[in-house]
Amino acid sequence: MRGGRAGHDGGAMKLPLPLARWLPLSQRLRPLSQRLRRAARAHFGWRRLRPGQLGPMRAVLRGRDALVVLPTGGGKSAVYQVPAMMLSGPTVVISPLLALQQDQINALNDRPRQGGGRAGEAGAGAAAVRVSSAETPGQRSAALEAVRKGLARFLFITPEQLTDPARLAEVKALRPALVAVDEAHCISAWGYDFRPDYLALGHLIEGIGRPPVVALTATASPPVRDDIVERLRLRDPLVVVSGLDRPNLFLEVTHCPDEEYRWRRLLALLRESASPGQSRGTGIVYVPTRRAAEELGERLRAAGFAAAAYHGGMAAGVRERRHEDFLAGRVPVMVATSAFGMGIDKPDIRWVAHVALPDSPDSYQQEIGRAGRDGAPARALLLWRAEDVALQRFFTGGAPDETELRDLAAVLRTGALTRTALRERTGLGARKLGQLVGLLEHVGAAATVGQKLTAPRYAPEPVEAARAALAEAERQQAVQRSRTDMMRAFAESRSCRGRALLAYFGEHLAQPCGHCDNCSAGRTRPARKAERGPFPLHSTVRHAEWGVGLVLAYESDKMTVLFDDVGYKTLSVPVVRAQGLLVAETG
DNA sequence: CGTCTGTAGTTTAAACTACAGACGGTGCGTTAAT
Repeated sequence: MRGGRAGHDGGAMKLPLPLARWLPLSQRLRPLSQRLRRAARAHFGWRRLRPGQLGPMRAVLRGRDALVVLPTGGGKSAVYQVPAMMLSGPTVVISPLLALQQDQINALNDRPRQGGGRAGEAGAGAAAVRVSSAETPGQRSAALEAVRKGLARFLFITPEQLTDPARLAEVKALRPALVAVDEAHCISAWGYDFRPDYLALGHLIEGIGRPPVVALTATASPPVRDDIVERLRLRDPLVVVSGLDRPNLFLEVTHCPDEEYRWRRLLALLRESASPGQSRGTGIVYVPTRRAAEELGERLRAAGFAAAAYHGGMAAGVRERRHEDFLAGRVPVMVATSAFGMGIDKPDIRWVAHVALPDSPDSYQQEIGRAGRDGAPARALLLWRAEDVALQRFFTGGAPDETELRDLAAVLRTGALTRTALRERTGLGARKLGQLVGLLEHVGAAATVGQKLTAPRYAPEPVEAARAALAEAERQQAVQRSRTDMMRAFAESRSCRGRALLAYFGEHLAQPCGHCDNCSAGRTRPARKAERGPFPLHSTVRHAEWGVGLVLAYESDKMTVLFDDVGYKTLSVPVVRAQGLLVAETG
């Protein structure tokens, strides 16, 4: 990580005592935890804070960055909201979806005033505003003005907004005291090809004055965490991972030889959940395509279920209405693509079914995590076919064109150009250009200067840049393919699924989870000493061909290693021992 | 990479096979036409 914490504390030329700005003097006399609990109660009515919340709250108040992995419903928002109430400057919340922002803004603004809000407590309560394409220019100015005057404490914004230099300067002028990056896994999931501005977030946050940053997500495997830390340029962040195991969530997997079998298994699940006492069986069916969402929704309605479809191709108004119908319980069964997810704030979802193989355990954990947030029993049923893998292979995409990379690298060396100008010069589409630029940035052949792109002074020659960028793209795709491989391995596993899922996230469960089909069938048993294998968990090893990797798990006679260059690999422990495939990497 | 759809070509003429080509997820923002 660049510069350690020096940039933050050392950048104190203008602010000899940074803490003094973030914490009014009167608040610095009591222990932090006590003041945090007091603020949580006074402003939000929350009676207690969990360790997974308190630790990062204390960190950000002391000026340290934090990365928080907490399950949906685990009180992630509190991690930035409570400290925000104690800081003397506003908090900028970077959040990916406008609908999600609106929900959070409403929640903050509708909140009944707690504790009377004593005068002199750094302005008004927790009012939140936002700046986005949904506001008129007048509304945007008014929102910024409200923050400037201290009438609003939270400013919600997207990464895309911050790429406008004028907007960036306006936000910087507000002198934010904290930046919260919500749904931070989007950096990794979307940054590379879908919403490239996510990759520039570290740079953009520096542009608004670089206060402490807290990144929040419900799921983050080790490479995703690394991505978040690197891309946000977090400095020695406190990393807190908790609650990945969900004991009230029963994990089941069924291999389906054909579509008809899959349909019958889904019907069986719906009939069981619709039985009395099952909260009318509210659930989500995840499908891989928009068309499947429409067709399966229709088929379920024909079979007598109150089902609706949801996907990204529907009109915004329809999506909004269906979302509300689901939250209100008017539509108990939602058949959806991955578009239906973030921001579903419904505690009593009783089941999540996958009529597909998700692209990764990351997505799977995120999607099943929406069930059973109330703590009552819930089911996660994966109905998969080997044919499902093909679609994920397609979504992973192919290798970029080396010639296009080389030509783009050459154009960048001619001077600074806007993206629009680059598209005209190269004939590339916006998405493809963003993808190629991202790769060239990664290999040092492109850099952002203001709103323009150019080649840095010591950029590699175009031929070399294209070669390196292509290698990086292939590395990313290999990692993504390996995630799909791990998802399939999870589906085919005959041992404890809870343990397998946690191991993927780098967590070790000593006992079988006790809440999966394999545990119920008595197929799992506690890990034996022998399974600990030749290298300690989370130690670094080297493979002659695959390079450096992290030991994630031992399971019966297999071990899982996460390699930087090729992603997740499962190896046979006896073979590793006999042939010396791995050596411990020191330093 | 697999599935679906349309079309051409076959063969006891209304249905069959073979094959080519399209399609497949996630959302910010902006803009032009009503």
